[in-house]
Amino acid sequence: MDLAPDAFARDCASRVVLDRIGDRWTVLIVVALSDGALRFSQLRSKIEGITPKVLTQTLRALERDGLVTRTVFAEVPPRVEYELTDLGRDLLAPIDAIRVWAEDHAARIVANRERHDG
Amino acid sequence: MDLAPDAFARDCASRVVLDRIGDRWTVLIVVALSDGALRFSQLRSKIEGITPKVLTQTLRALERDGLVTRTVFAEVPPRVEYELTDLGRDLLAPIDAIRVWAEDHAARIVANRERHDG
DNA sequence: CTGTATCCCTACGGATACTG
DNA sequence: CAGTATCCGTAGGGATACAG
Repeated sequence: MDLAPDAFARDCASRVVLDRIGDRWTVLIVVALSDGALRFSQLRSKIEGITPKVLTQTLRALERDGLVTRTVFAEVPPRVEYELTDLGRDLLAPIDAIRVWAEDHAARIVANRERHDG
Repeated sequence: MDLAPDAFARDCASRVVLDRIGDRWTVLIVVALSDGALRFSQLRSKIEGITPKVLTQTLRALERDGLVTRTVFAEVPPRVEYELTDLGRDLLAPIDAIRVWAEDHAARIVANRERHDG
């Protein structure tokens, strides 16, 4: 597999990425924005079950990492749009890699889990 | 990017995988085992900072998912070896995909983070 | 050697209500 | 509309000590 030594030490680059996409909501938001910018309320309804507080938190984290931009329009009623940056769009590639692998293997994992439990 | 609709709904296959590799220790253990079986104490010293309790917990979860096997040898002193299954070795592929992407992009994320904070 | 048992503690997610 | 403010409960990680 040719993994570099200490490839996954606690503070390495991969941890930065894993800590982000390991988050429960981040991937959902990034995928939701993959077709273009969305407003806060649009994200909220598109991502079922997320509370406004958690949506804000996650969006702030994505903004901080430069994966999402936040644009405020000086209008009444207020309008705020969130959009993936180039870096954010790049993130769709590894996300998709995981999705593909998951679709091929997750069933086996779940089956193992049920056999082990039952 | 051609992502399937609802590709990352909360209970989908990808969540199963992300919940596992998003775990702080799972990836470290899987990578540590990539060169072959290791004993409990070997894992413990190879993975700096992990407590025995958490190591056991994580290994049990990996065993449950069929990613790792646990072999007890009837010896004194006791010897237990952990080894990746075929499925566990398959997991190295998406892990490596993330590692590659991370090495290409994590520096930018960290830089964005520092600029945003500072 | 290979784990358990216990205790602590806090970080995080969710619910709810409220504001500019 | 786009968030904040509060409160809460709990799961989970870490430290430490102990057991088979």
